[in-house]
Order: sequence, then C-alpha cells, then structure tokens
Amino acid sequence: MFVDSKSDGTVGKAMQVLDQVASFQRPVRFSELLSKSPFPKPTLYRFVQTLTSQGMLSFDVERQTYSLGTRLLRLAHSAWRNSSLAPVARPFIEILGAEVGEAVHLAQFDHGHVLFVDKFKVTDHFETLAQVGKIAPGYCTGVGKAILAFMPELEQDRALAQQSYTVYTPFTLRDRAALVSELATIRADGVAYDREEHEKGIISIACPILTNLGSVVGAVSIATSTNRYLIKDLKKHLPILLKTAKLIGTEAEISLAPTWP
Amino acid sequence: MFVDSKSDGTVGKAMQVLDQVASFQRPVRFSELLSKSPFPKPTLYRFVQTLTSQGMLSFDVERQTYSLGTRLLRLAHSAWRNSSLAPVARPFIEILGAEVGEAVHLAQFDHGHVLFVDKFKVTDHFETLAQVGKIAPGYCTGVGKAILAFMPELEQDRALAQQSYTVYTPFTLRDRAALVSELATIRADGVAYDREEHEKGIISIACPILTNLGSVVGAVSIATSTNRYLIKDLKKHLPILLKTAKLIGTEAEISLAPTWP
DNA sequence: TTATAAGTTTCAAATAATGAAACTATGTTT
DNA sequence: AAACATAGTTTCATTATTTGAAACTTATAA
Repeated sequence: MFVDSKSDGTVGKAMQVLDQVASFQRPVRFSELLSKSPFPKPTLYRFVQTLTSQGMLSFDVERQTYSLGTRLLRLAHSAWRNSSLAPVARPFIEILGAEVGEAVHLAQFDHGHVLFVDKFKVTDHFETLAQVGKIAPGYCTGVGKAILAFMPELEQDRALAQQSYTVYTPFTLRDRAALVSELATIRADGVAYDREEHEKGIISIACPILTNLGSVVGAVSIATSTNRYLIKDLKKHLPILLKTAKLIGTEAEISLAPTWP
Repeated sequence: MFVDSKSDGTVGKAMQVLDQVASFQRPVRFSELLSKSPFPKPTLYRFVQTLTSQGMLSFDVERQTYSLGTRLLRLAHSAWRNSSLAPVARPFIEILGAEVGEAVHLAQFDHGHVLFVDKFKVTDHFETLAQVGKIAPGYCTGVGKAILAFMPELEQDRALAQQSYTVYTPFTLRDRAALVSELATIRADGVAYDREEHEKGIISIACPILTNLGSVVGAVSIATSTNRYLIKDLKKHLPILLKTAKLIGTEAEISLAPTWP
C-alpha cells in the first residue's frame, strides 16, 4: 500500500509478509497466507518462521495461526515515545480535550495519508488506543486538509496526486480541483472543517500545527457527531484549538533542538 | 534482549538494527548507530537504507538522524486490534477504571517479561498511551506475579529462570526462592500485590485472567501511589477486580472461538 | 586551505535465499 | 480401516543477494 518493496531484497519481502498478515485482520493459517502471497510455499514458510522467531509474528500453536507479534508493540511504543510530535503534544491534547469535552485527534501526514498519532476524549474513553496508528485519507478529513493546505507547494503537489478521491459520503470532495479550491480557503482562514466528508455523521474542526519556521508538522482536531452538534458549534472552539496548535508548534520546535550524547 | 537472531539471516539482522535504533531512545545519526553496531559500515548503511525505504525507520533530512518509522505504528495498531486479549478486555478495563478511579493496567506475559497491552486512568490521563507496548520485569510487578503464579509448572519454571532478580527497591524479592514462596500464596489467594517492589511509592493489586479452561492469558491490576493509599486500601477493590478478571477471561475465551472466512 | 570525519559507492568473493520436488503429518472421505 | 486429500515441512542444487575491504565523495573542523 505505502511501500515500494522492489529492490529492497529479502528484508523488503519479509516486511511485505507482515503487511500481508495485517491485511487479514485476524489470525491466519499458513495456507491462507500462501493463497494470497506472491511467494512460493517454502519461501513464505521460511519467512513466517523467521518472523515468528523474531517476535514480529506470533504463532498460536492451538489454532495453528499467525498474528502480528508483540515485538511490534514494543517497537511502536518506542517509536511513539521518541517521536518529535506526539509525546510533546500529549499534555496540550489532554488539556484541550478536558476543556471542550469532545474527542481530540492528533495526526501527522504519512505518504499521502493521515496517520493518527494520538487521540483523547474525556467522556467516552472507548477507542482511544484503537485509534493510534490508524490511517485515513488526506483529502476528506479535517486534519488531512489542514495539513495539505499548509504544505510547501512541491510537497503538496505530490500529496494531491496521491489522493484517491473515493466518494465516501455525499459531502466528499470528488476531485483535485474541488480540494485545491477548498485548500485555498483553509490556508486563508487557518482552519479546516470536515463536513461529514469521510464518515456520515462525523464532523470536525482542525488546525495545522506549524513550527516557528512555518512548516506543518501535523494537525489537531476536535471531532464530534452530528447527533449532538453542528459545524457552527465547533466553531466556538476555534480560539482554544488555534491556541493549542500554536503551543504544540512552539514546543515541538523547542524539542527538536539538537540533543547530543 | 528477547530475540536470538542467530540463524535468522538477513531479516534477523535487519530487525536487530531496529532494536538498535530503539535503544538510543532518541533520533540517531548513522555514525552513532555504527559505533554500537556489530555490522561493518556498508552493511549497516544498506540496512538503514532498506528499512527507511520500507518505512520501518524514518530519516530526518534536516538533522540527518534515524528514528523508528511510522510503519511500526500502523503494524502495531493492527497487532493490537487483532490480538485476542486487549481489544476484548478494553470495555471491562474502562468500567473498572471508572469505578475505582485509579490506574488500571492490562498485561500479558512475553518472554519472561510483562508486556503492558492497555492502561486506563480516569483522573490523570497522562501516559495512557505511553504505557502500551512497555515492558517490565515479571518477578517484581503485581501483574507479573499474578501471571507467574498461575502458569503451568513447566512454563513457570522456564519463566522463573528468565528473571533477573535485580533489586529495584528495598522491597524487591531478591531471588527465586523468595518469589516461589510468594507465588504459592498468590496461587492460593488468587490475588497478587506489588508492595513497592519495582518502583518506590508505587503499589498495586493484580488478578490473573484465566480462561474457562484455567489457563492464564494475562492479568489486570489497579495501581496507585503510596502518597495516597496503602495496600489495605487497594484490598477494598479486590471484589470488583476479581469480577473484572473473570469477565475478561470469559469474553476472551468466547472471542477465541474459531472464526472462518 | 588543509585535515579529519561522516557518508556513499564499487565490485569480486562469500553467503544466504530460492523453489521444484519430495516428503511427512493431519485430517477427511469412502 | 484403508485410501485419499490437504496442510505443513525438509532437501538440495541453483541462483541471486548479501557482504565488506577499499576507494571515493561530501560535509565539518582546524
């Protein structure tokens, strides 16, 4: 999906197997994996052996199935803690969440998609963790559009070309032209809205996180359901959202200062 | 630390590089990595190239540093969602957390260590995410001892041999004999306590999560600080903790039922 | 400018990966 | 219970990839 594993040799192929296992969304038997795999039986067999022995996959002896392994959790834990945005943003996200009482998302841009790196919600704690590491399209999410609008032209161009423009709801922007026109508005206003563009009933307000040098490093959003609120209700939260984004941007900048052993 | 990468060929070596990067706990330059690496310069160079191209590492062009990549977050997200314990346990963990108003942890056993797969706390939301994927010793944590106490003898034997028995605080159990003796009590009582054994000032009460067939699949704990409570205060939560563990065990069992495409 | 370290490429030799085929287990049908 | 089918595992000669010393290029420091 994201990675061109051509010419990445054995390691690339092994990572492809991990994606393959992930794509099943459940534990899989070797033969199932084989049926969807481009690799010959013994080759795939050795990959799953190696990956299991490495803890990147886990094998359930009872059910004879493979799942993604715990080493991935450990590595992701480390990735998250040492990333430049998420841990720095965390306290601000929590304050914002407590203040507005709605779900707050923190996202980065990643290969044309939006990657959620944190989520916080006060009243309804469900899914908090289930959201981190999740990906969503850039062109039809608040955070995605906020980031796209503030990207340098060249990077934006590449990103716009990567969008699928799949129509998820009647409100989804259907092509690059529609998106570009909205991005201009967003850039002017400093704020993006998701008007049920990705999921029916879900709306959000999002602001880009800019460093002092003016480059986008991510976006924060407040999301809610149309059952409870309308876009105009979200607009009331714009000042605090802007302030939060500003604070995170400043902090992120500081934390990016060179550290040396 | 966990993985014997011998005879796991190129893939094993590449995974070793990921651990290597993780061990720095910050973005690293190629030369720093090289200085701690068993691989010759060009070999390591190609590994980081490949891993970066695969999204397992990310390269900061500005600072010329490598960090763990976003693909790990995506894979871990998938690992978490499709694991047999954490997603199933989540609602129960949240209810328990709301009820007792203290930090609740969910852990599994993993190569002699305890792996936190979820955490929930109502009042103080800090660190929620930062805990998932974290590892801790088995012999000096509530969850660790709860799991160890209910392991099948053979497995327990192996696990006991894997413990380091490092003395973290004056209360840490210092050897296998001390641990074994406590495990007997825990097994009899169905509950384990961490009396500041791993961290000064941190205490917890933990129960094993058992399937209907009686095998341990993890543990739940309520943790707090000695600034606020004593072990006897935690004991008041035993009934609800036991009930939660029981419910999770039952649910986990159900969700383990064979699913087919 | 020169010196030193960091990062990158080359290429022949060494090694590891490959996959057709054969084999063994496991479960299913007659 | 035998015959069959499917899933999982091993073998081994062939092929392709990895390997790392050396050379080279680019940044950084003196």
